[in-house]
Amino acid sequence: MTIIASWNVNSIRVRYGHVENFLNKVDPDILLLQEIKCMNSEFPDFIDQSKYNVTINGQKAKYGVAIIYKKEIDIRIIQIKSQTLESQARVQLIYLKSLNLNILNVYTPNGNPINDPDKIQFKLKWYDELYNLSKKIILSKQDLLIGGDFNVIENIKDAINFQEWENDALGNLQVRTKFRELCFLGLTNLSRIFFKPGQIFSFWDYQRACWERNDGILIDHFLISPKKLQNVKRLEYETNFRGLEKPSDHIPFWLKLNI
Amino acid sequence: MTIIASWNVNSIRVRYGHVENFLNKVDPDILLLQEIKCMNSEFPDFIDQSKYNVTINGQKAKYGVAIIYKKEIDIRIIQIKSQTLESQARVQLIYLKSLNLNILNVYTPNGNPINDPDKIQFKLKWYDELYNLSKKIILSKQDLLIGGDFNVIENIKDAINFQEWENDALGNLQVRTKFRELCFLGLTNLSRIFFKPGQIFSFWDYQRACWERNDGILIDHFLISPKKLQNVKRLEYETNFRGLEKPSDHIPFWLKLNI
DNA sequence: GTGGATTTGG
DNA sequence: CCAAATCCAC
Repeated sequence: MTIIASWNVNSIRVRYGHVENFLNKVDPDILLLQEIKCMNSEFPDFIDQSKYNVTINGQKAKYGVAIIYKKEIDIRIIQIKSQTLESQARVQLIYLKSLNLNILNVYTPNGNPINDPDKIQFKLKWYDELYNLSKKIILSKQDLLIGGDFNVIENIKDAINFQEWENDALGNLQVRTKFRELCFLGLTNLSRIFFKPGQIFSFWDYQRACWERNDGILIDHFLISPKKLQNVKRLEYETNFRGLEKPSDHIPFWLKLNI
Repeated sequence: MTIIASWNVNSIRVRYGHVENFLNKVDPDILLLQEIKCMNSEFPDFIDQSKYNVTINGQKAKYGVAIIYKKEIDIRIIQIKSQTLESQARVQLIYLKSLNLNILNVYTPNGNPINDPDKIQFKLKWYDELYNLSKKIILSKQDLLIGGDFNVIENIKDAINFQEWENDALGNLQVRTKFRELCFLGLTNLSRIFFKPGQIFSFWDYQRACWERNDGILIDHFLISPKKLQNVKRLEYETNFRGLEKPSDHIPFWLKLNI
């Protein structure tokens, strides 16, 4: 049994206590973190060293991803050779020997404001590069799990009122198409298997009392390749974490594999 | 018996917990606060309303003074008619009916950087106006206590190494002379009665590990008029408060009157 | 609304 | 070093 989790924490320095609680509660084997918002050297020292290791791709102030994984897991960090994907600290690729599985931890560019052509162009280009990288892995007959914050509202039901997002970089049709193209490589979006449309959200904006009004969106996902899909026995979104003191605007979520 | 205390808290919104602890420990009848750093409307609601009242002279972000006093004390707030003293929220004058005593709560301008003529000139002018106000009270045969942060190192022994302060607005000779002229109105500096030179400090800079190296200065005082001097039985500086978590850079201090 | 960087004041 | 403001991104 293996539990793999993901969480956009919106600053690990502010949220490490919540992450500690999540680790204790869910006991994941692997936790993908996004938006750690710090440099590698600033990553707080909260992890139980006897239990977990961590690999960090951080940068100053913005973005930043990290993977916390149990000590007994043998991982290989794979270098990503893409100017676009490496220009900001938004991706990590690891290979798990024990599961024979590649895992991509992603924090997709937001792309707003939509009227800034640089922003949306970078997002589209970034999705293209993620597509190319994923394609290469899949064509080489390897298994792949992509987890993280995709900053896209793929399905109309992934928002209370989708019309409000049509003119936003998260609901933009070009972006949604890029995400769908990524899935069409043969990756299954697990939220589509385990929940019915509109059943869950993963993000509630801090503004406009979105949490109190349950005005959320679903933008955090796991995408998995066919051979491993059959091993997925469970998927949970931990909605409670949005109601904590000083919460992240995203909630953690996790899957369980029977391997 | 009456206890009157004073404390430059360096933000009441950050320090109200410490102030609460101080009130519980010392149980003063009156507490003069300086550098509350907020508007009246932002003053936190931490005071036990059944025990204390508060009068606030605040402003946005900088300076600001307040007086917390026991409910049974009858005070009159006296309007200060001085352009200079009222241009920034640095002074409060109250009259205590029960003790027949005027109390001035002061947060003197810092005056640095010393090479900015506006800053030091304002400080000197401000001291002149404080002198005039105090003189008026004293000449009218009323008793006066001035308490607070005078931002002056009057005595060479009030710093570990006074030479380091000679070129600073706190050790500047003109400023020291202004403070001495204020005392020469007939006010006794209680720290000179209860402690020997160099025995106590009231401020340790956050910078350069001043607290850890005990590199402090004495700049917070009570000045009292002759008739009330005979009633002062005790003076204490609460040095421990500098060692708390998230301390103010100043410590609280208090006097005890046998009336 | 929240977090980070930067600037200003001390 | 610390606190507040302003600005920026999301």
